[in-house]
Parts: sequence; structure tokens; C-alpha cells
Amino acid sequence: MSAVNVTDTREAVVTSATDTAVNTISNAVSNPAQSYHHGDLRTALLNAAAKRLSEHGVDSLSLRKLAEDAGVSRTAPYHHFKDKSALLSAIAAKGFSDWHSTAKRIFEQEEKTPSARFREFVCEYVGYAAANPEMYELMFGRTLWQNNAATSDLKDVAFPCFQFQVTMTKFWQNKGLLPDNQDALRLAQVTWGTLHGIARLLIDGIYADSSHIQEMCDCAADLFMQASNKA
Amino acid sequence: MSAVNVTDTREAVVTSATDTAVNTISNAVSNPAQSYHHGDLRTALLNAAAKRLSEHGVDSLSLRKLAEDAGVSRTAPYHHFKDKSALLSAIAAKGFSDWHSTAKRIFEQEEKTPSARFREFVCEYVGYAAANPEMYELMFGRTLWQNNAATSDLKDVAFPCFQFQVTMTKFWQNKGLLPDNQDALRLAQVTWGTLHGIARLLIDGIYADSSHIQEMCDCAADLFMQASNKA
DNA sequence: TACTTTATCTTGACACCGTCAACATAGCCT
DNA sequence: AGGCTATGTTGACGGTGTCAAGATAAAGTA
Repeated sequence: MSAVNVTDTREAVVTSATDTAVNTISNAVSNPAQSYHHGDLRTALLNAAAKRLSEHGVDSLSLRKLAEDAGVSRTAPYHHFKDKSALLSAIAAKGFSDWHSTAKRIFEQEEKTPSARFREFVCEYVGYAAANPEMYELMFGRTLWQNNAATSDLKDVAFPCFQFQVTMTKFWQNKGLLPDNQDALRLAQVTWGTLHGIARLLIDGIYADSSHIQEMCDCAADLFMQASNKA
Repeated sequence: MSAVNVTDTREAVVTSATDTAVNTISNAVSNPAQSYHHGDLRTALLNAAAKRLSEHGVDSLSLRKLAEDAGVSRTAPYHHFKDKSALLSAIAAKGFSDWHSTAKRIFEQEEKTPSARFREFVCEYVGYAAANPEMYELMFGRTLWQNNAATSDLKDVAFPCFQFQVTMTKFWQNKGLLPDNQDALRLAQVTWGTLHGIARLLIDGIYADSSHIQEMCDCAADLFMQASNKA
């Protein structure tokens, strides 16, 4: 019900009648003429939001601008998202889904040693944050989580992603890469905390110099694996 | 309303011309009669800001509300702070100053073993963040650091505080608490990252359950010290 | 003492923002 | 054909940071 429908409707409208509809549509960039109904506003908003998010950051992301990007009036988005948090949640959900696949892919590389996979995971985690700082901020920042602003849809995607960190931790403990004398949950919290902390210090502008990410990741990985040798 | 009020006040006050200091002091809340000039608006704003910060969070901290708290018009703050960032910077600076003293106090307890001090530092760091989440957010969050919004005054207080982390790390390395086979700067970044990450996951609402802070801190401290035994 | 400068505080205005209410249109189902 | 529902619209409200221009008081200077 998307593109085809829109095109058909446009022709019908243009031939038939008034162009009050037509001139409201100094629309998005592609299609100069459009019908009263957008066709797929929801995904158009999400696309515009993803673009604005990566280019200008979450702070300067307003529903009104997104509506304008989609060539639609300022309150139209409210027919697809309860409020701003719901829209942000939807974007973050996509991020979690993507990251979860990436994490699983790294973790399940049977041909590599657990140690190599562990090190790769550390680097990829921080690398993902550094490469997508605004998405990372949205996924793991206070904006959504602080006041229960996160949609239940988001939680459904995010919690398994959090949980996966524990699963991996247990695996690494079994393989002797992480100390076995620590509770798996606590250890997962600490290792995740380390990666999260490094990522945040980087993307929040506190580590002004971001040219030594690799060394920091190696140092972190070394540290954890060294600890296991004692236990 | 205020024009009349101001005039009346002026006449009343001018008679006793001596005490500009006196009537400006209790200005904000208590004294309904106000002189045109506040007297010490800058610190009144900072006090109001600190209060609002801890009670309602940095997100709902607006210059207009602060001005109202101080009993002053909405643009008055601009005569004391270049913009909102400057005011936030001033508050954060106080936070850094306080935390730096605390850190030094812990670090310099000669009567305790280095190991005990290290563990105490870890707990105090996370504890400070948990006890003052909004101040921590302001000090170490993206709000001020991301776009160079931090005042140079703030930087002057914050950078030594960051640097102290490296100093301590070197000390702990020398005492055999942290691995000696790692570059001190990298190691400081990783250890600080760990504390920062745990703190952020807690205060940003991602660790919904904050009842195991102590265990997490112990786990982190154990991990680092275990790593040193191998090196 | 009188005059001038400077610091401080004022109102007015502008451009944003999220969100609600009320209304308009179009597509779909009976 | 008629009505229901999804989706779009404008108007309005209260909130924000910030600038410009004018008012007032304090401080410095002759």
C-alpha cells in the first residue's frame, strides 16, 4: 500500500480537482506532488530520524523537523508515535537489533579461538560506539532509560541484548579467559561497564584524543585475561 | 507591577541608605520588598541551580526558573553568565573541586594499606555518582564536553581532576596493585572507564536494580588486583 | 557636589520545541 | 451508498534560550 497507491492517488487528485493538496506539498525532495495521505509516513519518519540522528545528533532531533523532512504537518507524526520517546524508542530498537546480530556473529566464529573472539568483541563494541556515537547515546543513554521512557517494544529487543552479555561472560569464564571465582552476573556487569565507560568517555568528548582506541581496547582485554590467570 | 514595586522599594530603602548588603541578602524567598539590584545574584543563581539540579535533574533546569527562584527577571542571569552552558559549567566546577578533595583525602590515608585505599576509592567513586547522579551527569556527561560548551574555568578545575586518575594509577602500579606491564595512561583510561561505565549504567537507569553496588565495586577491584598478580 | 560611566536589571520580541483539541480527508468495509 | 477508522490538517498553549533596547543604581571622576 505504499508507492503505487500514492502515485495512483496523485494522478486521480490532480486530474480531478483542487490543488490545495498540491501546494501543501512542497514535499520531501523526491516527489513534487503528493496526496493528502503520505502512504508510509511511519518509515519515512524513521528514515529521516536515522539520518538526522547520525548527522546532527539526538539533541537537535525534533518531531517538527522530521515532519518537515517527510513533507507533512507538524502533528502528523502523532498518528504513528505516541510521543517523541516512542519514536526514539523505535530507532533505538533498530540499533539494538543490528548490534545484537553483530555481537552474535562475532561470538559464534567457531574458526577463531575464544581468546581472539573476546578481543575482537571488545574492539568491536567500542568501535561501534565510536562509529555511531549518536545511536549509541540513544541506545545506552539516559534519554530513554531514565524515566521509563523506553517503549515495551524497545525493552523486548534491548533486554535480550543485555542478557547476551551475561551469556558471553559465562562462556568466557568456562574457557578460562575470565576469572572463574567471580559471580557471572557481577563479572558481566563489570566487563560491560568497562566497555561502556570507555565508549562513553570517548563519544561524550571527555577523551579529547580518540586516536588510541585500539590501544585502550587491547589494554582492557589484556587486563581481564590477565586476571583469569590468577584465579 | 514590578515598576511600581521597584519605585516604592527604592524610596523605602533609600532613606536608610546604608545597607545595600542587608536588604539584598535575604532577597530571594523571604523578603517581598526588593531593590532594583539583587546584590549577589550570581551566587543566588548558583545556589538555586544546585538545589534544582539535585532535586529535579539537569534536564529540567532552565534559566527562566532559576531567575524566578532568585526573584529576578528572565534575562537577568545573562549579566552574570554568558549563556546556559556557562552557568552549568560553574556548577560542575564546584562538583569537580569537591570530588577532587574527596579523592585526594582517600588517596592520602597513610594509615591504611594501598590495597585498602584502592578498594575504598573504587567504592567511593561509584558511591559519589550514585549519591549525586545529576551532578555526576553534569560533570562527566556530554552536555558540557561534547561541543566545547565547557568554560575554560571549568577545564582548569576538571583537567587536574582527570590527571589525578593517572597519578593514582601510577602509584598503584608501583605498589603492585595494578599490572606493571601496561602503559600508565592506557591503564588509567581503562580503570577510570570501568568506574565511569558502572556509574553511568547505574545512574542512567540501565541497571534497574541498584541494590548490588557494593558487590559490583568489589568485583571490579578484585579483577584489577588479580590482574596484577600475573604481571 | 554634579556629571558620567558602568554594572545590573527590566520588558519585549523571536524562533524554536512538544503536545493537545478540533476539524478535514481518504480509504476501507458493509 | 453510507459510515467507520486511519491519517492528515490548522490553531493554540505553555515552555525554552537568547537578543535588543531601555531603566535604574552604583561607582568613579571632575
